[in-house]
Amino acid sequence: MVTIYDIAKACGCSSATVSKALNNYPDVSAKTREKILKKAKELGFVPNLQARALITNKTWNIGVLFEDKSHSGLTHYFFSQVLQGVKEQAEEKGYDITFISKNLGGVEMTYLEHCNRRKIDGVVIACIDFEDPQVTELMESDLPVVAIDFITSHIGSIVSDNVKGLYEITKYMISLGHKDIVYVYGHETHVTEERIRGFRKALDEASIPFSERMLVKSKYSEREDSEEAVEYIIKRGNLPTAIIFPDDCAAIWGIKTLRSHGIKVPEDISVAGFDGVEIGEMVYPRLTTMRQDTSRLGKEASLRCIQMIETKVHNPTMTTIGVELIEGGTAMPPREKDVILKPKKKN
Amino acid sequence: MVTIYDIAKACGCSSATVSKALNNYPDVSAKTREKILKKAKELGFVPNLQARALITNKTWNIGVLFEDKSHSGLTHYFFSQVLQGVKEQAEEKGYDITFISKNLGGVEMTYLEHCNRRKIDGVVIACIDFEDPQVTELMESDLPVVAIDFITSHIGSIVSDNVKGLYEITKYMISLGHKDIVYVYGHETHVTEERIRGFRKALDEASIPFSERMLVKSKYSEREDSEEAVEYIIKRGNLPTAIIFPDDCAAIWGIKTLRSHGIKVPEDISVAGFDGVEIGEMVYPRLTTMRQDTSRLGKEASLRCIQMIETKVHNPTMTTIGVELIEGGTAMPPREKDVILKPKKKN
DNA sequence: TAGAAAGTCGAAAACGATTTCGGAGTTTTC
DNA sequence: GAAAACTCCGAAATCGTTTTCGACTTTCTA
Repeated sequence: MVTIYDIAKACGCSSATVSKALNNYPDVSAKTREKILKKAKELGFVPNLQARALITNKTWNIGVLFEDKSHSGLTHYFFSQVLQGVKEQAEEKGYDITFISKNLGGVEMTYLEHCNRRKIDGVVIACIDFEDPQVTELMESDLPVVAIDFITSHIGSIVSDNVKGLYEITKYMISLGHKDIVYVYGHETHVTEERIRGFRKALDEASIPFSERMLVKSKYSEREDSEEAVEYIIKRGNLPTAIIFPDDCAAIWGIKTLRSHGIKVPEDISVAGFDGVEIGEMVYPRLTTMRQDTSRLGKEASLRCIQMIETKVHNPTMTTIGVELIEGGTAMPPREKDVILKPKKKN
Repeated sequence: MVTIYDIAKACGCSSATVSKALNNYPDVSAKTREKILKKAKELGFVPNLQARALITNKTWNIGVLFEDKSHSGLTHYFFSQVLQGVKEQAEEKGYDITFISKNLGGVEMTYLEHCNRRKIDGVVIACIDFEDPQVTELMESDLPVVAIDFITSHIGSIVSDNVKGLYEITKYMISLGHKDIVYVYGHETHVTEERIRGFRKALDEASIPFSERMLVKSKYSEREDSEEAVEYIIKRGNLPTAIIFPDDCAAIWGIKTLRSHGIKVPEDISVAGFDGVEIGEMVYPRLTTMRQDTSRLGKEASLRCIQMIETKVHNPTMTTIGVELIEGGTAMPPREKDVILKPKKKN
């Protein structure tokens, strides 16, 4: 491997000058700079980032932290899109990304320790249990940290407009004529709180009384949990006319479960998801859902993290990314349950 | 950040001894070793991998190379599962993974150059255009390289049993009574060749004459291309009774296109995919397909790469991973087209 | 034309580890 | 009781960069 010393020797100058020429320092004459650059290319010089990092204390690496306990991390549709965004933006700015884990080669270590070993410049967190003390440790460290869909006082946050998201989709359901709507919520996190706020806001505006029955707990995005939630809704009787799920996969598994009980979607019951990932488009009929701009979520997080790294100011900030209703085919006006409307026809 | 010098000072010994104690060298007494380890933990020492890498020439980093031009890399269902496998196995062995790209911070560079900058220990390649001269350059370099679903004479290969895959699924279609089967193939790569071999083998065994009409070209995994292929099949007339697609997504988009023309699946035409990703299970009815053990594909690639790194012998090897038929609901016996069977009923 | 200012360059220290080799001290061997 | 063998440790070189600071040239200014 060719080093700056090789170039120095070939050019008859010192390694210091080579380094300066390569890094556009002003105190090297145009002539020598040119000679050095030419020689560097000629010899196929590639700078050694390890050596550079050692002295500059910057690795050009940003860490990505996400839940991988379920072994589904990267295959998690929402996350993989976010990650794609993070990666693209990081690359554009010259950073590589590294996955942060708790265990490396059989050695237990905290997330922070992993970052310190690799001298990660900053971290993007997504889809993770923010209650984990190790995550807290990381967020409270000196590292620049940006979280997606989580808000706290001392790091950057990029969030989807969850209040609006659930508000809009609920309003949409109401506009179709639904009054008996259930929101199946996932982890009890900030996101869930926001969504429930949006849900209730829409109900309030339509003067539909809220009841605890309208909220059903499930876990996030796991097939079995979604199925369980639906089973529960069916078992307790008195079916709602619409169900909103916390994510598209949950909605799809939910629909499958409903159908397996002979309940037709959307004829008997309307369903909506949340996320707007591609799978929603693959099922029939196309899933009604709220699209989150996942790629932008990732890109903004990446960008924000890099800003924090480069400006060295770590003030907490929050960026909200808009959401968009996708009118698919899994929601329609509810059946006229009783003959209430018949008298009207008599007129 | 605390260094080995800090530990040395605190223990009244030299940095050399600290290093040795930390790395289990034999020439340090149990007593001092213990003292050093204790102090290291007490001070919260975390080794600096950059510094270590500089001298040992090993970064504990493996690179992952995949196509990201289409901006769909990480969200590509098949790949994300493979990547998950690569990552898990790498982590278990103490390696981090880094995505290799052609462009970093607006600076064009070859894949190999990216690897050299980061001093990547080895590379796993998947889902990529193996014709790319940059990929060739990488494969011909001194780096340990393992490819998934590609075979060449000088690197490690992990491949699914594609011959068997298409053989089995074709045989299955034949066993249902299909004779007029189309295989929609993707990129003309090694994988495609193998699959076509399997396809023809099944036909031969059943004495079904092969015709060029049975092969229809499409691109790999892009929605529009799959739709186009189906449109073509419809337009040219004389529909086959079964279509096998090169991957599950293509199959799902294909089914959507067929249905949009009023063709029922599986009643009018049977369909099968390939890959066995989760989406196949989400659609109705469940997609008939061949499951590839994606996670294992990734894990084996990772493991093989690490072996090459650690043993320093880069002999080309090939590992084949089995596939498994999933009988879904998108394939059934073909309609009895004409009244050929009626005479039988007379009996 | 002398002195100041600007422009170039290089020696050397630093970053944080690993590893070689030899020396000092201790124990074993004959 | 001396030589040989073994234990334990540290000085110093090394990996490939960056960066400071002083020195030397050249150009500018009055």
